[in-house]
Amino acid sequence: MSAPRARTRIQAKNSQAILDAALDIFSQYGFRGATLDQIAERAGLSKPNLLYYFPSKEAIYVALLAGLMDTWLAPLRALHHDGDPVEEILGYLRRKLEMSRLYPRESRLFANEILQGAPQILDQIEGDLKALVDDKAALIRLWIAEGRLAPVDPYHLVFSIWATTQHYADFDIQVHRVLGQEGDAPFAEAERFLTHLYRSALTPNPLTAR
Amino acid sequence: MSAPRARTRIQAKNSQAILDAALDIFSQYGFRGATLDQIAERAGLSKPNLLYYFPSKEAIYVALLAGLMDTWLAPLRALHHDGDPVEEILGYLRRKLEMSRLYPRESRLFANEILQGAPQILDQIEGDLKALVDDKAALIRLWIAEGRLAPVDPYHLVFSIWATTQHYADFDIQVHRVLGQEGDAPFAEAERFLTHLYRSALTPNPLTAR
DNA sequence: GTCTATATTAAGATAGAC
DNA sequence: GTCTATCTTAATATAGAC
Repeated sequence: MSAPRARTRIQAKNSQAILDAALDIFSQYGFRGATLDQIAERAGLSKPNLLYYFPSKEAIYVALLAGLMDTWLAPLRALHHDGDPVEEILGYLRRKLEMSRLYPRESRLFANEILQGAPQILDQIEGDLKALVDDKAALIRLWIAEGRLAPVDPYHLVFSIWATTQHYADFDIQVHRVLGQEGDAPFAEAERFLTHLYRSALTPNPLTAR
Repeated sequence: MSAPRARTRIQAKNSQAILDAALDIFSQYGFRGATLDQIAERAGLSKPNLLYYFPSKEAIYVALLAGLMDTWLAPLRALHHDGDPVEEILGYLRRKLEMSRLYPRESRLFANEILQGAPQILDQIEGDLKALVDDKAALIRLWIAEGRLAPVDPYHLVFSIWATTQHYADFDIQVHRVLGQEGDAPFAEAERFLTHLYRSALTPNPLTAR
């Protein structure tokens, strides 16, 4: 996500234009399906000029992925022990949904990378990502043990939040066509539905749930 | 999904081998990222021989997609008015999850096609798929009006079922690495979690819900 | 920093022998 | 039906002038 060695203003500008164009293309076609021609054209540069800023196609792709995981996990990192557990998780849900709304290309880039076998980020999945999920799963189990959260599998809870929120970025074409809506309209409805879904399932005592 | 003009036994066998190999490759890399070399090698045929059975790369891809939509929508088609609404939807959920378990490649093929802008299946999404979802959404609204289902947005309910179930096929690498599990182990847990999730949210009267 | 020209390899597809 | 050889185009990448 960060442009390399952007010493001068023109370097920063062009590197950024390349990364922005590359995000468009890689997120749609994946690493192998994308071409430098497409990226160069989208960036408004010639192909050799593009390769003046990055040594190779893979270097552009790696640069995009470099910052992605941290950004992507920020909403989960912000899940804290303080506050009401149900509201904490609903807050996480909203932050993740907001990521899909604001950064759909990053979501699709991630989806494409996973679909292709995660060749570039498998280490981070087994490392940082797993460690973070393990950590938050322990917190969720604590909340459950305290009786402040309904007893659910914390890992599958997280998976389901990933799935439902990223769906609105990754499958946006399908969502828009089925609903007959355009733009961000689905997100407001999605937030209402998902809030109900998780509040119902996570509120500990059904007899006092509303 | 069906092999074209399989008159003789050897034609049927080779066409099937090609489609099976193509499903492996296309589902991982998408249409553009896949190569005929890969498919031919996986199928155990030479590249020209492969093109004896199918006229082009696109023809193989289209053949794979041809039957996919029907298969993919079968679980939703089987959602009927009879029986308890909550259990009907949970049944749909289980069928869809079973599709992810048994046909993960088909799920990823679909995901790749959507990510790339659905060039081949946009018509079916706006046609058959939208019509079916509209139809089932009406049924769900009827159940809600009858007070037999909690008031939820039927479209986003369907989206969330798609998202949560397909996640276990499309992101299986991530699921397996985070859980430290292999094979079908995650599916049993996922079914338990998702059943709780949707039963909680869909059961109409919270005061009698368990 | 940017361009034209080009080297090199990969990929889709075809020709024609067997 | 299957093979080797090959055509053609596209794609990554580099050379070298400006």
